Amino acid sequence: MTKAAVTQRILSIGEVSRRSGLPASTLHFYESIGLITSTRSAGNQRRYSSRVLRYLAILKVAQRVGVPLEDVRATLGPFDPTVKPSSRQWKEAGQRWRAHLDERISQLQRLRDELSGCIGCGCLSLEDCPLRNPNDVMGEKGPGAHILERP
Amino acid sequence: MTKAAVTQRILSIGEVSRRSGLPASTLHFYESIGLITSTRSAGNQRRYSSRVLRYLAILKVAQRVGVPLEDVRATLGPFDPTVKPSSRQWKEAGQRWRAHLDERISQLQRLRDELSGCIGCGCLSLEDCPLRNPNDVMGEKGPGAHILERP
DNA sequence: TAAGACTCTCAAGTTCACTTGAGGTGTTGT
DNA sequence: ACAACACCTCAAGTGAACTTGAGAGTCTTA
Repeated sequence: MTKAAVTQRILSIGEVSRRSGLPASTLHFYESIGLITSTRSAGNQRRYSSRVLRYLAILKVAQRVGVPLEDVRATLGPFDPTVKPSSRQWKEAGQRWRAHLDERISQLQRLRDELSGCIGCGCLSLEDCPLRNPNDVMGEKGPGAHILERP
Repeated sequence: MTKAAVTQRILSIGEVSRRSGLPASTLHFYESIGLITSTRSAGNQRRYSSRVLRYLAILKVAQRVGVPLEDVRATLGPFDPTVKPSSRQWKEAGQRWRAHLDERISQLQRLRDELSGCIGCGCLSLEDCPLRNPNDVMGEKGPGAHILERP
């Protein structure tokens, strides 16, 4: 058996579903929005290159990073079974996503610190929290109650 | 001027909107799902206790932590301008959200590490990545392409 | 060759968190 | 008093990411 015969195994939607962990309906959906492609059997059933599994894995990474599908398509282009994403392309995407991720992580860490401080002093429930400009003192104008809010 | 007169200032929806940074339509929406409440002026316009600003601030924190509105309501109860959340209640919510936050942060960190490794080796684009069980070697059965997938 | 498993196409439904719009009323400043 | 602006309700729309269902056709395997 040739290498190609194995690396390029042809998969039914059920197999892709099982191996990717995504329901067939999701694969239909992804195809409908042009994210993945398939060829068809004589009887019009979808046939996938096994390469799609890698693509779906990348997709899942992106989603966990919070990257919307639209951005994935913009970054990687729609899946094409005949073209494997270039190393450069993947590196770029990965780096962008990583930046995205770093940003999110530090946002959340900032938030956690603020939250911890506030749990400590109960500032959100007490009128006289030292970390707040309590409303009684707040001016009549300008936005208030924003202490925890910078995104 | 009494203290109550200041801490319990009555606000129009426009003021709440300006000071909370949320559009009036969102305040309508929050009210429609029972998350906040208001009294009405003689002419049926909403009048808010300034306390609502704090509640909305908590809400925003929760959202940034990824807590859905439904859970906020479940945790804090719907906003009641006559009752301020008890210190204990806020502490509990805060702790729960903090745990949630910690969990998410470490998830994302794990993901970042995986991603970094993969960017380094280009494993998602190369057939022979040392971090993957490449498909050519993978068995015929069992899910594949899951290396990066544990949530 | 036939039962049973698998897959197909549409269309419509779901959840979350809002936003938009139309048509009408209330409030405030001069 | 009246313009200008703020608000009201209710219905429908948005968008992301899917899921569900009906009804029909395809593939596999004993």
